[in-house]
Amino acid sequence: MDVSEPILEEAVKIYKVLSNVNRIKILYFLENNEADVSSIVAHVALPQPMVSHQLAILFQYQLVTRSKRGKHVFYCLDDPHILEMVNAMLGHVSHEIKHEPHPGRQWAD
Amino acid sequence: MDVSEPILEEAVKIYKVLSNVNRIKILYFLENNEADVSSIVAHVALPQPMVSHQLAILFQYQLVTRSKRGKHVFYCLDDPHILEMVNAMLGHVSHEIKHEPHPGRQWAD
DNA sequence: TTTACATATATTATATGTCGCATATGATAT
DNA sequence: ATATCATATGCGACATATAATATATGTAAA
Repeated sequence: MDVSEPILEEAVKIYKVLSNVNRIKILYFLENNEADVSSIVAHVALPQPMVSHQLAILFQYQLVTRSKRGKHVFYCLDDPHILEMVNAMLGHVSHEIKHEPHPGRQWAD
Repeated sequence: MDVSEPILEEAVKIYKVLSNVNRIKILYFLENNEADVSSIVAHVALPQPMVSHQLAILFQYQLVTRSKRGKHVFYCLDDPHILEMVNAMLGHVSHEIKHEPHPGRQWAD
């Protein structure tokens, strides 16, 4: 696996993008539908400027594309592969979450 | 895919953990070796308190385990599956990175 | 050309994360 | 007991992220 510095840093940027519940919710909503901002707002139940802001970040990192039609801007998942990875993570976590957050003893030996 | 709120939040926490170059470097070093702090410090070339700090975070989120033997504390990857996901991300990025960061025009239509 | 609507941007406050340095703990050997 | 080595923790400066609110842009219709 290529772990050269620039690639690592780029990966880290994407992880930062994914480190936010609202953004992931938006990505998931876009999994099946292309959608305009209003319907995203309706779905994730967040203030519109917040949604626009998160969409701008998703766009900046090429996780979504957008196209303006009339008054509306439609956003679309640009990177199904990313969502597959998120799926893998969610699957992992839902298994992991059954184990206790951490055993009482600090030190194994 | 189960996208219940607690699971989503847990996934987001792990993404936060992965959002740091130093932590990923440490994880990769542990991919093959179990290692004590000193050798990790030697390998990633960071100040020891920084390494200990990042290790504490990795431990807190169960990405590594640790065991004290004598004066040394050995860390071990607890979650090879996570590293598979990181591999997938790195692979993704190294493809993606060939495309330009973003086309000039803001709006597709 | 005003008006209304959809979306984006700016502003501010607050929280969270990072990193370096100093210091504390804990174990071993002398 | 004390010195030494390995590791962890605490703290402060700084940067970055989040969230709420206000305001601006751009488009279309009246």
